[in-house]
Amino acid sequence: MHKAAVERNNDVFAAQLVPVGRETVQDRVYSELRRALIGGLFEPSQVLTIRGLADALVTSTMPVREALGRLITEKALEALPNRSVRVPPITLERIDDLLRARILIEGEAISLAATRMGPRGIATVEALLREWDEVRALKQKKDIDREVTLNQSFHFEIYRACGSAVLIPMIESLWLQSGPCIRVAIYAFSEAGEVDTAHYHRSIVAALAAQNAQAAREALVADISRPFAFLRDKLQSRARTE
Amino acid sequence: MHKAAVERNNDVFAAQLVPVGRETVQDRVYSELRRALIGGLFEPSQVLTIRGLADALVTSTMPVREALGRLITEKALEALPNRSVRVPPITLERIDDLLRARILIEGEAISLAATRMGPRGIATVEALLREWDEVRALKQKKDIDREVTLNQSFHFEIYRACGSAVLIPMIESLWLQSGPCIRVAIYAFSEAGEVDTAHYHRSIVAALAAQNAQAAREALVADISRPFAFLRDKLQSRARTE
DNA sequence: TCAAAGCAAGTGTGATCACATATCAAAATC
DNA sequence: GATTTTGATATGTGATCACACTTGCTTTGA
Repeated sequence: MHKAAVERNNDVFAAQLVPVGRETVQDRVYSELRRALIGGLFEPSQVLTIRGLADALVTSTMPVREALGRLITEKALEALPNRSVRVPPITLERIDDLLRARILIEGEAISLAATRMGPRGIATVEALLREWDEVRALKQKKDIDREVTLNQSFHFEIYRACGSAVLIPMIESLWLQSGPCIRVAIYAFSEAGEVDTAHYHRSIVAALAAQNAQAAREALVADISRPFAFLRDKLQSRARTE
Repeated sequence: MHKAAVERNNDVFAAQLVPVGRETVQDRVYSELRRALIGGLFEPSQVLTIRGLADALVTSTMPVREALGRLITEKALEALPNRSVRVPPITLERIDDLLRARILIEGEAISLAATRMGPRGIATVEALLREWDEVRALKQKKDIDREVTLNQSFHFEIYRACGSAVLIPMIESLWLQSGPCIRVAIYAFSEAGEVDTAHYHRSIVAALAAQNAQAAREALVADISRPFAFLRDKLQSRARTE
């Protein structure tokens, strides 16, 4: 490295313990948008503009347009023929389609994980379960964002154990696509008095601890089907009344 | 629309029959790179540079960098910590990983297609089969590119019938990822005197015509497993001799 | 009063520039 | 002679500009 370059910008803040692979603005924007999408912070059918997001994220348009392009290829966003981009709208077909894909792929992932997850992995997800209980214990205010995050950590901690560098990105893409739908479902749960999600998660952990792949898959399918089924009913009844 | 704008660039070539949704340079570059990747025109581990591709495709760096970013999110390319990008290298684990995912997802897709593909769809894929035979009939020169393209058309014509807007992009992503591997396998076939691929394809069509989902799935699995198994053996024997 | 033309603000796309970093070979130092 | 330093070139990243297209509102004319 040039000595001049070192002197010019070797400020202590940038010189962290990561010698290579620094974080670019583009990556930051991409992660930010991903989090927002998975967390359901955007409404379905909401239109996003490059300059608007750039202002909100305090950068130029460059990193935003690249991040949007990437999200479009993942089907997390949708490019309209006008060249404007929006969050994909919810339809009955799309809900069923997404659920089927998630059952197929996440089911396979958890089957693999059931045989490959060691005691350490089990302990980790059990810790997440306890943390969940703590959050729910002080349920004075429903901290939906926190629950969404914990749910995500729980699932991906398991999927990570399947050891597939191909399946996991696909699951991430599926979560990205179902994020906006799920958010709607969660609000619906809040209105309708929700069933205990933790119960399903405990079944999953029990099956994993017993290395019972089939039971783990069935418990997982029940867990991810529930919000979809709820959302499906809601959409159908809305369609009937209109 | 501004009259001035109309006068300035309403040239007859641009004014095609597509009123909206014109093709951008970025889309062209992206498709071009996709084709090259699926066709296996890039070597595994090959490093790609933005400016190099921009020169080759006769544009500026702008469209190329966006296309590369999209391909990286699809795992069709790989971002090194140096921020340079390359075609992912082939490893034994990756081959098995890709094959498992393809069996899972393409198997599901063809199962759905078996019940939903009408006589018209069957006729289309049969036509592709005949075209394939014609190409193979004049086998004086092995037109590998043509065969790769026909193979791709055959498979995706079937998958399209499954009617899933979620599964099909995932399959495209899988093909993108296995493209470079497959190319290696095809060359290996050429060296070793290949088995007749058309035979497997005929089994698939027969099963589809009979609406036998299970048989279709099995025939498909045999079809896509073959090059992977071949490549796997090749890699293993190479590892042993080293 | 209503519809068509015109205009202005907003938006996506592509090109170019500036800069920090990466890479690699030549030169200098031990 | 081996290792380090130094410099030149190449490359990715982010910002900005120019331009074409879209959109919505205003103005104009029947």
